[in-house]
Amino acid sequence: MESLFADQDFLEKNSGNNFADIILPVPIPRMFTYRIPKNFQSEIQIGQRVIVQFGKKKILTGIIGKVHNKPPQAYEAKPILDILDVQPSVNPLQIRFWVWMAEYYFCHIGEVMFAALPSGLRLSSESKIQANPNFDLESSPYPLDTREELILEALENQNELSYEDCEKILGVKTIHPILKSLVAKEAILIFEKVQEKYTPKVETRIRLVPAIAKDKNALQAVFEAVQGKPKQESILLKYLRDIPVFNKPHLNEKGLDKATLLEEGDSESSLKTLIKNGVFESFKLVVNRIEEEEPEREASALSSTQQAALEEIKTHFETKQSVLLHGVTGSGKTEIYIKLIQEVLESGSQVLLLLPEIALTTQIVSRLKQVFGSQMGVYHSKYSDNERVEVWNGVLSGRFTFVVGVRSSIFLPFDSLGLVIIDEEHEPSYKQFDPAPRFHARDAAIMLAYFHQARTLLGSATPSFETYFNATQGKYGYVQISHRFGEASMPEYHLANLSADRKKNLLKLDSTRLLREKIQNALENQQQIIIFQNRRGYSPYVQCEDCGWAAECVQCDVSLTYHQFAEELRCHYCGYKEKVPQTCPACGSSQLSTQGMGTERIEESLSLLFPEARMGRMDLDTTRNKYGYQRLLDEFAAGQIDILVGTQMITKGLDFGKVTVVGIWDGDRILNFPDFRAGERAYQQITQVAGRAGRRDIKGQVIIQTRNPENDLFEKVIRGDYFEFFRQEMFDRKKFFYPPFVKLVKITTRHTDFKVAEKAAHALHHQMANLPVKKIVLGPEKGIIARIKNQYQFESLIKLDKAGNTQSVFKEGLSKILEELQSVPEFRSVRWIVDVDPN
DNA sequence: AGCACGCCGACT
DNA sequence: GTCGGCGTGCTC
Repeated sequence: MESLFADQDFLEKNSGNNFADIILPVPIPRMFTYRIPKNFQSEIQIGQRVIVQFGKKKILTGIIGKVHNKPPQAYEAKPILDILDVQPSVNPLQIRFWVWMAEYYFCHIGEVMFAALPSGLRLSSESKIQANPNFDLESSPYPLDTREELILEALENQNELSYEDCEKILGVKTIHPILKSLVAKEAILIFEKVQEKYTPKVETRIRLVPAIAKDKNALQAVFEAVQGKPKQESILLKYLRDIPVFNKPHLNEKGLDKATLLEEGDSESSLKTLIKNGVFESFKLVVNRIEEEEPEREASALSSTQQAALEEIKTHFETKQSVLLHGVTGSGKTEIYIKLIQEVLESGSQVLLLLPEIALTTQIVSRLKQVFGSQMGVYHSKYSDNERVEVWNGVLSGRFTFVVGVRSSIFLPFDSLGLVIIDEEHEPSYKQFDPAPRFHARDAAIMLAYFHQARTLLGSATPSFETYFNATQGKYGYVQISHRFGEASMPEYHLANLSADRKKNLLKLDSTRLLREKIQNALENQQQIIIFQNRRGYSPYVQCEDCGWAAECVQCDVSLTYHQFAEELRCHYCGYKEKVPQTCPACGSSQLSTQGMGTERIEESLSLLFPEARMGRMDLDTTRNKYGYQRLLDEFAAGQIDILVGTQMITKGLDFGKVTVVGIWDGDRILNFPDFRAGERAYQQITQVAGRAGRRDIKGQVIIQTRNPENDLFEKVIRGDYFEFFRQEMFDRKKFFYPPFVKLVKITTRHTDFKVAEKAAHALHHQMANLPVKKIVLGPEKGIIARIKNQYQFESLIKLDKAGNTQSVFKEGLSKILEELQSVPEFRSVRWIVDVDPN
C-alpha cells in the first residue's frame, strides 16, 4: 500500500505540468484545459500567448492562466498548437486583475481578455488554398472547367494562394463557389494560415558608403564626380546637411529615411544612380512608429500654493492609498502631477496617468511630452492596432515607464506601478458600458494600484460625490486648491431668462438679449466666445410641418438624428442611416423642417446674428477624424475663430486667455437629467464650462440661458458652494437609498418579443426578491428606449447594502438565477445584461 | 459569441 | 428531390 502511494507521489512530481488552463477571448464563464505537448513543457509560462484550436474550426489566441498536471475527467484535452511569446505578454498581476474585474463587473474572463489585449496581439487567420497532393488531373473522375484549371496552374508555381490572389488570377469578384467546387473535386485544400497581426514598421534607409563617410578625400572625389549633375549634387548636399558625417560619424550608421531624403522634390532615379555608382547604399531598418523625442523643457517651478498641495499629497500618501486633489479649473494641477510623476519615476516605479478620451488630444499631453520625452507612452483610442502593440511592448520592455492614456490603458502590462493618477476623476466617460466588461476605469484603476501597492491620485475641479464622500469618510486623503494659478479670478455668472425675453419679444433665433450683448461686447474687444450645448439625450431631428411625421429608426424606438454635413438621418443606438427624404413619406408634403437645436443650428443662428464673426464648431461630426480636433484647437488658439460652438468636448483642456464669454445655450437641458445624479452632473457641467472663461487678466462672464432662473441649483453653482450642495445631495441620497449609501446593479432583460421580455424580466425580479441579502429591487420597468436593434428591453435596479459580503452573496445568487432562467425553454434566447455601478 | 447539426417549407 | 430557414447544443 505504502509503496503504491509513494509511486504515485513520485509520478505526480516528475510527470511535469502537462496541462494548462487557458483564457480564451470567448464569452463563456471559464478557462479551458489544454494539453501541453512535451516539447513545450519546459518553456511554458503563465501569461504567454498560445495558439489553440477551439471547437471544430476556430483558431484562437489564448493566454496561459494556470499550469498544472490534472487531466480533465470528462473529455480529452486538445493540444496547444504553438507558443507565441518567448517572454509572456501578460504578467501574473494582470491576470489577477482580470479575474477581479470579471468577478466584480459580473462578466466572463474571456470578455476581459478581449478588452485588455490590443487586437494586434491577437492572431489573424486567413484562408489559404493549396494544391491537393493526392489529386491527379488525368485520373480524376470530375472534369475541370477553364477557370478551375487556371487556379491549378497557378498553384504549380506558388505553394499557396489567398482568396484575393485567386480573385486576381481570374478577375472575378466572388471566388468562393469556384474554390468550393475545386474542394469538392478534391483538387485543392483550404486551410487557415495563422499569423501575428502586428507588423513591425520597416523603413528603407539610405546611408553614405562607409568608406566614403570616413574619408574626406573620397568624399571630395565624389563631389567632383557629380559636378554638372545638379540633381545628384542636391541629394548629396541634403544628406550631408542632415547627417554631418565628419562631425557626427555615428549618425551615418542609421542613415536617413529614403522618403525624407527625397521629400524636397529630388528624384528617385538620381538617387538610384548614386547607389549604382557606389556612393550611397540602401538598407532596411525596423523603426518605432512612435517617434523618439527628447525632453525639451524642465518642469516649471511650483507656486507656493502648488508646492503646499504637493507636500500635503505626499503626507497623505504615507498613510493612505488614495488622495483626492480638489483643485478649481486653472489651479495648475498638471504641474503638481509632473512633480509627483518625476519623483515616482526616479524611485524606479512606473506611472499611469488616466485622462478622459477627449482630453487626451489637448495641451496637457504635449506639455507632458515636453517634460518626459520618449520615456512617456501615449495610449489613444485613435491609435492604430500596430501603434497600440508598440505601446504595449514598450511597457513590457521598459521603454515606457510612464503612460498617459484612456480608460483601456489600465490593461497595459505594468509590473511595478508606483502611482496612478486619474485626472478629471468625475468624468462619466470613464465608465464603459457597451461591450462587457462594463468597468469604471477610475474604480478599476484604484484596484489595480492596490494590486501593485501603488498610490492613487484622483484629480478634479468638481469631484464626483462618491469620491468626495470617501474623502469625508477618511478613506481617501483630501487636498484642496481653491485659488486659480496666477492672478485669474473666478468668473461672473448671469442667468438669461428665456421666457421673459420671449414675452417681451427680445428672443432672436433662440438667443436672449443678454447673451447677444455679451457676445457683441466681446467681439468688439477682440475677445473669444465659447457657446456650449449639451447634446445628451437630445438631438436634432426632421419633422413634417403638415402632418407631424418624424423620421424614426426601423430597428429602435427612437427618432433619427439629423446630420447636416452629410444630409443624413442616423440612429445613435444602432448606427442605421438614411438620406433625408425630399417629401414627407406619410403625407407627401415638402414642408420638412429640422427640429431642435444642435450645435449645427446654433452655429447657423449665430452667424446670422453676427455675420462678421468667424465661427467654429466642435462636436462629434467635426472631430471624427484623427486631426479634426487638434486643427480646431489650433485655429482657436491662433485667434482664427471668434465664436466656438461645441458639445461636452469643449469643456476639456481648452486653456486660452482670450476667452472671456462662455454661453450655455440651454441651461434647462442640463437640469433634466433623468437619474439620481442629475444635480451632481448639472453642477459639474456648468462649473467645467464656466472654467473656460476669463483665465488671465479679464474677468470671465458666464451666461446661462434658462426658462427657470429661479431653480436653486443655479444659485448654488453661482455661489460656487460645492460643499453645501454636496451636503444637501447626500441627505437626499441617504433618504432615498442611492450611492454612495448603497451599491447599484442594473440588469437589463432583452428579447425580440415584447411579451417574452416582459415575462422574463418579471421572473428575474421574483427570483431576486428571494435572495437572502439586504437589498431593494426596483422594476422591472420598460426601458427608457423600449426597443433597440429590434430587441425590447426591461430594466431592474437593485440597491445593495454596502456592508459585509452582501455583494458577493448577491452576485453568486444572481449567477444561479440567470443560469436557471436561461435553461427555461421560453427564455432561451433572452439576453441579460448586468451593469455593476451603472452611470 | 459563433458554428454545426437537425428538422420542416418553396424552389430547380 | 434540394436549398436553406433558424431552433438548440457545445466549445477544453
